[in-house]
Amino acid sequence: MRAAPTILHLDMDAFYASVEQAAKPSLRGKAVIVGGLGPRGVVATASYEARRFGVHSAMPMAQARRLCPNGAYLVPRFALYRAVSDGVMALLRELSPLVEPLSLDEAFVDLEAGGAAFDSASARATGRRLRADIRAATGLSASVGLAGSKMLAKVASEEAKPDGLLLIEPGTERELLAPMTVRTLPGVGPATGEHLRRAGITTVGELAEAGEDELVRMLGRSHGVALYRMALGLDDRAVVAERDAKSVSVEDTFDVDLHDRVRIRYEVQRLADRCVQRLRASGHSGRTIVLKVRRYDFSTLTRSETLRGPTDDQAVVREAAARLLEAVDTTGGVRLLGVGVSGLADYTQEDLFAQVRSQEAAAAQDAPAGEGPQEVPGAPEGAAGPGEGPGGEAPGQEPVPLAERRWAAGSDVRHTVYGPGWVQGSGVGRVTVRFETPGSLPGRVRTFRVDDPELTPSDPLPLTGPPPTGGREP
DNA sequence: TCTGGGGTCCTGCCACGT
DNA sequence: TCTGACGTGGCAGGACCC
Repeated sequence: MRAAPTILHLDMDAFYASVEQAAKPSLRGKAVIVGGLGPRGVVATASYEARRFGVHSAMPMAQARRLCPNGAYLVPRFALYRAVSDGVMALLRELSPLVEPLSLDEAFVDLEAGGAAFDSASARATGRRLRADIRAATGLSASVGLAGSKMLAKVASEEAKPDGLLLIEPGTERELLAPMTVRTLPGVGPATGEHLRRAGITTVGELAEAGEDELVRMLGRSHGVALYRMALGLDDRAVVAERDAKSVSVEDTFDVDLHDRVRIRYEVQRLADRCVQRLRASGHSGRTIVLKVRRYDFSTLTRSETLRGPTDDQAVVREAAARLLEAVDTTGGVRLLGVGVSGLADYTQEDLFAQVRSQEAAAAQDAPAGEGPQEVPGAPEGAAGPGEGPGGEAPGQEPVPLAERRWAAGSDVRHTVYGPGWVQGSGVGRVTVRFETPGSLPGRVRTFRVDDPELTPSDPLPLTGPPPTGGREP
């Protein structure tokens, strides 16, 4: 095992909520909850102020609203979070070429590989400097864990949260881990945790005492061995900078269960198209098409089909997904549909039959309505709750008539007179906007008609930097 | 008004070829 | 010719993570 604690784990604190607080001065110090706002939404991130009310990630939004009725509820703005994340990852890459992003707000860095640290003192200094640099660049706080392995570095950053730094000195690992709950270890979720609890094992120390054979008997070879090693503080996984994607998928949960088979087929087609778009954008093709169905009772099933060669052909994926759907009983209703492609390759093995079918389908689409497989009844609009952008039009889509615009809570807007602001809420033909920017004082609130032509959706403003121009100071 | 979306990895089972 | 062992690939489900 590596002796020096030069693996760094970075964890941005309550990332989405913190970005929103940085972007919206009036929300600083307040309970902010980011997630899906539809009837079936869940919490993606809650600010620390909201966590004091018991709100946490993955909680149903309805429950969060009951616990914290006065919180600010916002839809996620991934483009903004990605931009902030890119800036943070760039700072990490200044430390080492070995940076392994885990998500938008988390990453491992091998400091030794970059010459950024070689012992405890230099690692600690690098960690401190990194936290300061992130704060200067983004205004956000981050927690840093330092240890001799990825697992321990992650445990350390978890312990350091929020806004802290913890270094685990080599030789102290087992002592530190022993009293911690088994859920501390990566790979122990609710099911394994409960399994272990029933066996009388609740702490990492008890896990280590149980011994490898017992854990393998309880949890299977792979999981048992891995868990036993982690309980001893052993983890020799390397920091890996580049990871190839293994699958691409899209899924939608519907606000109300779908019963109509025709509508279900139509939604599967839409999902197949979106999946292919994502697949192509990532420069991949794939061999295995997967259909996912979650039924009214939350039972989930998947059906998959493996093709002779990889494809990124929309018609081929559509057809495979439709075939798979035919084998699924949807009586009773479905709440979620998903389409995915796995077995990814960087190239496409030309599928001549698919091309022919594709051309036939295109020809059929040009034919008079009412014929052929493209017939789609009553094409429903935006019924799939998630992913709705701000009220305005997305690139490449038809402009939305003013009177039908929907203003998502938290989205950025600009008023020709009052300048930049964000949507605080909307309903009964009105939209309430707070006019403030990341660098301003908390701003004033004004209400407009939803079809006010002077109000338009806009891009997020940078969290730091010079104040924007245009618009009167509110 | 209960439970998102996008992933990864593992396990068990079955069919198939050798 | 039949049978069993074994490896492999496909498939489905489950657990977990952020």
